[in-house]
Amino acid sequence: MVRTPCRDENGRNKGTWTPEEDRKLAAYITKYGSWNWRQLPKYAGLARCGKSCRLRWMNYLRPNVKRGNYTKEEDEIILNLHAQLGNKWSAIAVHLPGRSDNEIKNHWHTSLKKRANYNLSEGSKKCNNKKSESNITKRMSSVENQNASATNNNNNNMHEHIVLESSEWSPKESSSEELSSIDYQQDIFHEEFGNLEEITSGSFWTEPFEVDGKIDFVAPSIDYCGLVCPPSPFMPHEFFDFDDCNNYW
DNA sequence: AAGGCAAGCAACCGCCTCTCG
DNA sequence: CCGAGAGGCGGTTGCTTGCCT
Repeated sequence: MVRTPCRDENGRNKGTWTPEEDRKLAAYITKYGSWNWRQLPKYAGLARCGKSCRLRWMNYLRPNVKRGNYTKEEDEIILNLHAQLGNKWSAIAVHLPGRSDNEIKNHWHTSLKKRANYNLSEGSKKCNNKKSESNITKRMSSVENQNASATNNNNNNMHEHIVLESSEWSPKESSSEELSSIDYQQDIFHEEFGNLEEITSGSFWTEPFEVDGKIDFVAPSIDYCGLVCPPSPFMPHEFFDFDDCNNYW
């Protein structure tokens, strides 16, 4: 199911992400956001290319990401949107909070494509049911509203706003499914990261970065939380409320 | 029990678009 | 306007797993 870890010609890791890599990436983005995907792995202490980091974050580590267990409703939305938009996975993903374009694409290829083909052939026998179509549209707009309110909530939290590009970070009170995804996210942080003390203490963030097999001594400064502050004009130290650091976790 | 095969899915690749100097 | 760099997207690959023979 997963690619085995290996290295490319530049010595960068490829294949499966290890729990350690996940931990580093999530900790870094949670703190600083994705200010520059290509530079990020260097400062996060990851021997990965930026694109790989982005993909991993967007599809797996991002908060509130839902995995598996597609509801009938979601399937219908995907089928309907695909009929309208074609293979515009990112556009379809906009209508399904918590689902990534990659996951939707996979789900389409593995199960919905067959259903779509079946429906197509069935459709030639029966006329389209406009009633059911309007039901789907209604459901879609309700999902979109949820999404929009989530986005509004995002604006109320600086950290959340930084971390997410277009997404559904803020916890929504909600269905058991959404709760389970939040649980999943918390699991990631608790199982992989432990508590803040564990992350920020010890040598984890103070060890010199090893990039492409070389130690990078121009590593950026360590912030009050023990994370590595990116040398970005967009991310000045004073941008963050470090006093709030522990509260955030 | 063992080998073959298909399904599922994480991740890679390469192209396109956007932004900025 | 143009070129370079970065982000985003869709197609594809390849590994694992589970089922079937």
